[in-house]
Amino acid sequence: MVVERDGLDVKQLSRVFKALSNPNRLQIYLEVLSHRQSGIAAPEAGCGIADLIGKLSVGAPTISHHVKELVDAGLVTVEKNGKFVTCHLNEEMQKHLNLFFG
Amino acid sequence: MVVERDGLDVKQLSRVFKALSNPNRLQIYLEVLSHRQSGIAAPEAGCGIADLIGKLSVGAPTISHHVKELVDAGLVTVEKNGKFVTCHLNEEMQKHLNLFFG
DNA sequence: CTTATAATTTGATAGTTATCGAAGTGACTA
DNA sequence: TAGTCACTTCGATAACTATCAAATTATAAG
Repeated sequence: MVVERDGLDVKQLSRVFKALSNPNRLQIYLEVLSHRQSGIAAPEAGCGIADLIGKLSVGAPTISHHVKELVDAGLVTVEKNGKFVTCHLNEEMQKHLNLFFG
Repeated sequence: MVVERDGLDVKQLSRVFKALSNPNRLQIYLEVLSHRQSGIAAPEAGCGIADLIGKLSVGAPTISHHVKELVDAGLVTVEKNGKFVTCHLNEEMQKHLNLFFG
């Protein structure tokens, strides 16, 4: 029975997919993905929480909750700058997923 | 705002990920994936329900339920042969996912 | 026709999740 | 220091999900 693939076990992998299974959360992930920049992760390269609150039609607490889930799943990371929080893609996880599909 | 990617809209895509978000269901998908065969879909190329029941530690009704979810999400197809049911990968969806990641 | 086998459907239940409003925290600003 | 801003945590709730046992369907075999 298959229990591991491309450096991720089934449990971890299902957690990643669960994180992407909610439309609003997937949307957040896609926004973060679209802010991705090659090279080093410059502060302005990320996706701000305020942007997300503006773009999705759910309240701030829900956005906060969803971002946490994406972080817990290993898909994104957050960077705090004073009052502000910026989301970045976790490139390591991205590599795993590229291997899994493709 | 991103609402579509690689031929799948966010709603469809989230349905795919939801289907893969349960460890047992992901396991089923991986089994079907491992039975994939290049060329035409020969009957013996698929993954039988009985195999799945043997490999996972959940009952037949649950397997049946999970397979249905995978079919509804467009990830696999089923082929009936008398009493038996065989699962195949939906290559069309696979192509979409290859584009999405990768 | 009767029995056995493969899989599905039904009905129930315990557990999980998405979302909200309200309250809380930490950081900048007047 | 008082107030505001950006975000998070808490507590509640309605909706959904995974799983099971029992009943059902459909096919095959004797």
